[in-house]
Amino acid sequence: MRISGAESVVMEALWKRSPRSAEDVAAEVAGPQGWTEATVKTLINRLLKKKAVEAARDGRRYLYAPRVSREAWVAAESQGLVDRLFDGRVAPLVSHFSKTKKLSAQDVAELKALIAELGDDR
Amino acid sequence: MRISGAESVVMEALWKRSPRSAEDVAAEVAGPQGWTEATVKTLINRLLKKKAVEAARDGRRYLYAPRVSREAWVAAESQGLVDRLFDGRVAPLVSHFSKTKKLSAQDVAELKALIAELGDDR
DNA sequence: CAGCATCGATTACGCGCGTAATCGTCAGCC
DNA sequence: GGCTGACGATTACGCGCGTAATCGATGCTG
Repeated sequence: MRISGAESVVMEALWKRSPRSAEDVAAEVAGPQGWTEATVKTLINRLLKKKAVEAARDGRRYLYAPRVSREAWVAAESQGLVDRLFDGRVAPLVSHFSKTKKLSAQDVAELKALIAELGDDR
Repeated sequence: MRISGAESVVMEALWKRSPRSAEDVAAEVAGPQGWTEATVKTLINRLLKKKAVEAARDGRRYLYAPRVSREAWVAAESQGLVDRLFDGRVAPLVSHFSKTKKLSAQDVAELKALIAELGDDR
């Protein structure tokens, strides 16, 4: 099941720290997003239905935690984009960013290091 | 206005060749997608409404062409993903792919070349 | 023990999307 | 010139999403 845009905001909060109560999550995300606490509750429930988060009773309330790792989610999303836009190959994506000047100096440095490593261990 | 998933399939066809008739586009995409020609017509009309394509009368019919460049679209989509998933930085994205072994030998070679260039001209 | 406050669950509603059938119009053929 | 067929335009409809109010259960408190 797919995690929608609004839902992913809630997931990010849970990935940062979990398990957490709904109130706690709402306190973190509602304000910045301009949501009410009710909206956050709805999102959490949809994520439960999608099995993307799990709930553990804690006395009166529930504490929520991700069932999907951020790694897995990021992998799926990234792969999807690369497949749809760049025919599944990563280099053209980077090339695209380099052409449009969207690579920071830090990016370039990190990429250099990365590529060096790649040259090494394979 | 955002281009949806199904709509982007139509756009890809138009980016490949344009201007083209609706029938022509449908001939290319309907089959593989399992769509009827009617569906393709609807998608074209939505893209017209969104100003993502333009139509020029050709006698009895219209010929359609993109108004949005594939470059611009790809840029927006890629930037969106990098912002949402990698805090706007490209290196972590590549790092992610390298960790999950999703870099082909060709990717690595191309990345090396790219990075070399980057080292050069800036 | 009865109310009240607090949570999660249920219900709501408009909008875009995926998918398509139907309608209306216009051009060409008999 | 009326009919038929080919187009584009309009309408349809269920589903997920964004956004939220309301309901119902449950535990605290006086």
